[in-house]
Amino acid sequence: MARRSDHTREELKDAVFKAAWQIISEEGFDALTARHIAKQIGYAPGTIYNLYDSMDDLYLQINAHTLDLLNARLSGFADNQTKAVAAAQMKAMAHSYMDFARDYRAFWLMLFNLKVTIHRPDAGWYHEKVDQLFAPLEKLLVPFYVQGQEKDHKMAARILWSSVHGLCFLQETDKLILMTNQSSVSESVDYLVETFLKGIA
Amino acid sequence: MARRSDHTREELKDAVFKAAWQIISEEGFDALTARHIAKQIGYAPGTIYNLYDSMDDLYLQINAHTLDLLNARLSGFADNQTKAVAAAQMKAMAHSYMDFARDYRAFWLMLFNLKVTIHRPDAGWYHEKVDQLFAPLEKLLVPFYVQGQEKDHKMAARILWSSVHGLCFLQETDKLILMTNQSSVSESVDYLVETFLKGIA
DNA sequence: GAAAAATATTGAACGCTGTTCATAATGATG
DNA sequence: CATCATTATGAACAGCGTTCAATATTTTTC
Repeated sequence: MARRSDHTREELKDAVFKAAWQIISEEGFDALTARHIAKQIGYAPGTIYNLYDSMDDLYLQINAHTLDLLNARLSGFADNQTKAVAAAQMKAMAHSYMDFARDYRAFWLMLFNLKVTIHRPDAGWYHEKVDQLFAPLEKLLVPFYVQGQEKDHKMAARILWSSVHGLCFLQETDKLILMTNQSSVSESVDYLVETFLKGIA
Repeated sequence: MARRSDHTREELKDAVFKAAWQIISEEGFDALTARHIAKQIGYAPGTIYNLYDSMDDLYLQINAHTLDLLNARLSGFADNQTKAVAAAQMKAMAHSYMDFARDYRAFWLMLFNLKVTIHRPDAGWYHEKVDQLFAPLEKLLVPFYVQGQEKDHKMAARILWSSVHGLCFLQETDKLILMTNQSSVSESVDYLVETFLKGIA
């Protein structure tokens, strides 16, 4: 039996998390099993359940961390600019999202995996993280809306965000063969942002 | 042992399909298991594997049928109209898609379920069905593009389709809390279509 | 220091999954 | 009736998440 004074409870919980992250990273989400994690950290499967309520609970923690990484990447685009600069920033942001999807493919896919259920009464903090996703885009959209258009402004941020995600998701999961040889996804994203912004103005 | 002359091989295959469809319809995708289907049709689990290569194969057939239903619903919108009429038709089409997602929720979700893999060398026919999805929208977009813009025209259809789907998917799966109390998804879809078309013109 | 209480870890066990395949039942043919 | 091909079977395999009585370890009490 593993010695329990080798580490605090939190250290062990973190070890489980890190092992899980590594497994997903190297072998994909399907390879993430309780027994696999246990083997990796040299503990019995049951130990994981002393630290996490369930595998779903662990999934949620991993998604939370992924959202933190994504939020970090999407923030830092210069706001309070002219429309032209803001438009360029939005394109850059969209590409940044696509890059993230590639860099953290398995984790990004997990965010939208239906098996990973987040319908938990105590997961308000999770939805707050999700809400943060819109803030950077909302800031960039400021020059396109005047006072009294707050509702449209907010809606536009969510629509444009969802649209870029929709393109990215269908492409990356091969659910739709979206693009012909002639046009790439990044071209499409640019066209989407351009057209949408032109439609606002 | 079930009598094999009660039905042809095709009839039995269809019975499996219908049982699967009913299970998904009534109990959701997670309830769809080989043993469950077998019980429903009064056969042993192994029988299913005489008719379908694997459960994944069955999933693919079900998705194919869902795509047929979806394609049927998205076709029939009047094309060759003025821009204004075409725009209205596009909104109607988008709402039609949203309605379909609600009416066939479990099946529609299956289309985008990552567990249901379609990376099969022999599934060209499947991707053809997927490609058909764009045709109706492409027709409606005809008045917005002149000769020589075929590439943009094709791209626009895919972008708008993906965007509407993105909105619909994130909303329906509760992955994003997209909408505030003040605005609904249908409102957003209308705004998306309007703005995008305005951006083209 | 010894005994008792509290805590952490274990791993077999449960019920489930998709899938396989030797065996048995059935239908068709000669 | 006997032979043969086809079809149906269901136990078996390896895996899954999860539970929980039993065991090992640490802490507290006396």
